[in-house]
Amino acid sequence: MSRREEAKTFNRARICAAAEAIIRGEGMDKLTMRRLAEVAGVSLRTPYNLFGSKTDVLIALLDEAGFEFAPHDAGDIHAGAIARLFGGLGRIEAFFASDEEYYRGIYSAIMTSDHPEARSTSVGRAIASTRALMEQALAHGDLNADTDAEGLGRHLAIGLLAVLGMWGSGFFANRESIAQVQRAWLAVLLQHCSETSRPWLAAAYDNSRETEG
Amino acid sequence: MSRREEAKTFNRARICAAAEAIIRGEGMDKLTMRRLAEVAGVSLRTPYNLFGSKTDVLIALLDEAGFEFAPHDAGDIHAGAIARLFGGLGRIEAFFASDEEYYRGIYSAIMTSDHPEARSTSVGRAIASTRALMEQALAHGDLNADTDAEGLGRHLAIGLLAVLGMWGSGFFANRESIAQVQRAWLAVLLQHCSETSRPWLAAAYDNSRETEG
DNA sequence: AAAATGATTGACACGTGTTATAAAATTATT
DNA sequence: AATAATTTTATAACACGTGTCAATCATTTT
Repeated sequence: MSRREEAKTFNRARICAAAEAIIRGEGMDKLTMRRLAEVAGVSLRTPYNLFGSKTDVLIALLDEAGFEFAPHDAGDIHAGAIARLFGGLGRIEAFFASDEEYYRGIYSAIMTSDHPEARSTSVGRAIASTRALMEQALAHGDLNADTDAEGLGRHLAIGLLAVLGMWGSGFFANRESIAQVQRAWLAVLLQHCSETSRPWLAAAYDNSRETEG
Repeated sequence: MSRREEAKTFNRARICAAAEAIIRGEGMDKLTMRRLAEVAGVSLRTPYNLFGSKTDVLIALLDEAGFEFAPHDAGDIHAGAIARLFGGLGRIEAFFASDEEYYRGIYSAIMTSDHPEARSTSVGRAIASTRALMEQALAHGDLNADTDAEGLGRHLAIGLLAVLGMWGSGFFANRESIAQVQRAWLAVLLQHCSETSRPWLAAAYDNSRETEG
């Protein structure tokens, strides 16, 4: 990496650190581009050069923290696809729960920004992930043979993203939102599962009903 | 009504009409408070006096068009509560479908605004409505006796609002969004229905699976 | 070392939602 | 009719995200 790229990387890191410090110390509504530049010790234009927009800075914050929308690589690789689906959901829950107020502010700001490409990439990744899992589950015999795995995966992803959007609005806690997704996912999967996976799903549904609300 | 109130009502109507004309004729992004005041023939301050904020103007537009978030009063009053639940969903679909681009712009602007009270009232009304329907369904024997009608109603309302929020983002068509809600609702209801309502729900689920996507 | 390249800076500007202030107009009250 | 109360108007201003553009600085290439 050339020294120019090193300097850019360093500045990027400084800006991310400053953004995090402002959000944590002064609140999301104090995170303005002018204040960000001031705290980062950089000119007002530099965050635009390095990130593109305020929304892109926030996306970088989430990326840097290790957030991944695609849950397909979570959990034991030897576990079944359905188990990994819920494992990924648990990973999302744990991530947001590790600092709920902080991440909620960031997530909400990204989702309510007028940069639709941010949402569009989230949607695409989530759909690809759940679709792949459902195709694996179908191939492995965990779903009825006549299941439309692509349509089912799409349905699951939209359900997840939709509820996460509501979580960002602040009316529901992280735990409640995840329970909502779990319940909806389990109910739909129960309509398509094979007999091998039905007992686990049915038991999980009864459990999720109590966790929710 | 005093003459003062009459004048206010008249001005409110003028402002709403101007807002609709701007959105329809020039697009949502041309709806600025300055342009709105200009077209309405009113000062910049007046919309703030009469509505409170730009978001409140948009909410008034939806109200004026007859939009109701509570689906509980839709459909045949003699039909069962579950049928009325889906009747209300159909009413929402028909309302938005009557001018999808127009209403999507308004809905999206309301939901992405930084006035959380707009979302909060939607949430409250929708939950109250679906909860009431589920309590009626339980009392009428359409749900298993051990069903938590309140929790179920809440679950249904959140599912609806969450998907409508995604619809507002513009990635899904109205029809697809409603189909998503239908499928999710049916799947969950199938976990709690009594034997009397199961056949109808099961058939509807199979149907919704094809409509979606 | 000199020239070329690329990033950062600074000062400014635009349009936005919203608010402040004071004057003018309209309505209600006596 | 005169006065008081309230609403609208006009104008300016604020903070915001974002953009322009020349100047400057550091780095890379010759």
